[in-house]
Amino acid sequence: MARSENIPAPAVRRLSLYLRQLEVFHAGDRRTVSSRQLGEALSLSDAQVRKDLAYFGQFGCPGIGYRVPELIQRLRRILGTDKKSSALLVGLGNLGRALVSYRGFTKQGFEIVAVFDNDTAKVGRNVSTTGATVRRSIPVHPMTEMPTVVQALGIRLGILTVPGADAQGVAEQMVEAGIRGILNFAPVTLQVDGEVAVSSVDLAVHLEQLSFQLTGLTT
Amino acid sequence: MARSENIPAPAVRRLSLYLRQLEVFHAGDRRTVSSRQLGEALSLSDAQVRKDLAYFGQFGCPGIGYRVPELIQRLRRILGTDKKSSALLVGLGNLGRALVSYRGFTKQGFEIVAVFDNDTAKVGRNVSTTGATVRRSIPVHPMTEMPTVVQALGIRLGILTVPGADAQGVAEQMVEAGIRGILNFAPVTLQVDGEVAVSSVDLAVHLEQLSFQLTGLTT
DNA sequence: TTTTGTGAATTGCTTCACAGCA
DNA sequence: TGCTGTGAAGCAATTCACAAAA
Repeated sequence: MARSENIPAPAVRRLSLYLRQLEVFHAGDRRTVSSRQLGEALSLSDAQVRKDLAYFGQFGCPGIGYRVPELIQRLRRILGTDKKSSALLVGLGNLGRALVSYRGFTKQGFEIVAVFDNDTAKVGRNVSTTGATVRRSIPVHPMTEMPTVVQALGIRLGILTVPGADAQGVAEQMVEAGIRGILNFAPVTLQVDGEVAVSSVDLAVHLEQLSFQLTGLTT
Repeated sequence: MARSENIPAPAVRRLSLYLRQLEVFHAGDRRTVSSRQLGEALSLSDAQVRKDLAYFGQFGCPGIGYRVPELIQRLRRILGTDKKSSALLVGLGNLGRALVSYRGFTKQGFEIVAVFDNDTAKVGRNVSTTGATVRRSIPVHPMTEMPTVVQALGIRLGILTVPGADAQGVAEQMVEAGIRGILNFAPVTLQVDGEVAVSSVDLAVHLEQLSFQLTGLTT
């Protein structure tokens, strides 16, 4: 039993972890891996691994385990990272600049092809990726050009790195312009239409989580 | 019934969201707020809000709601962000530099007081925060000095922004040096002793999560 | 034998619904 | 009346345990 609909969100999150760990095994020339071994590397139970993978199909061979290269391909396909896709970034502050130069995006099949900011001093200039492999130059657009650029380049993903106070408004502009998924770094709970996917990287929450655990264990 | 032990992890995560939203209400001079209103602003049910808060004590007044300034103070206390604490950062790449200049840390009561890197070209120099309010200069230490600096400054939290391949090793050095909590930005599942708290900001997982949702809804 | 895939049991989280207080 | 705090119910996720496949 597999296919669609009632897949737990935590299972999808873990799929990314499986994929990454499989890539590590693959780099070490491992041909197959068992649910036990995969789980051990990620501090998960073997049953968890099997159940998660089973939501998406039958990938393993009893007695053998999972074939590493094959499972990598299948997971990439499921996650949609087998094809490249374009992204834009709004908000060229410290964090925005760091993310533009971040090689991880390219590795996951995402390429930042346009940057937007409302600061006239930044608009019109270019930012360049300092990635190890390719050095590209990306134009900084004014916010007003977003709909045009999104349409022209077929962009679906937006990275939001503006101050918290501006985030909700900018998110609405992004949705309006045709963006279908938002990676939000602003410390705000965005309210958007259900059709649009939002994933928030919330540093404040992470810090307070840690702080809570620290105060719990020490005097 | 309140106090300790069996508090769901999701409830602790949401505590941070409540605190932040309360601060927004406070900035708008709101005196009290109901579980319904608080939940609405965060897309959560009123029951969820009440149950979460009840894990930590009795904060509300029937018929009135929660007193905003009071609840803010209480939550800060619970999360341990009522006192300032020191942090170190390891790995002065693009992301590391951006985080050193990030004002959000200070706002949460954390201050980065030392930076470490294994690149001899960076060691010995200083990095400066470009925060709006205060401009500080922070020394870049070689990795070998970590135990000494941690002891001398009483640092408990470490921010890890090194490449994935180095992350596990550096995490072990941090724990060895006396760090009790790690905010990990490397795309790796860290294996550390259970006494040490780890919170991972995993961009790859966020991106793939979004990618999965996008491929699910569009052709 | 080893290891998968999966129903059944269990654990954990969220929602419901209402007694009790302001 | 309006709203909290909380047991009970309901739902979701994880773990168990075993039949079947290599």
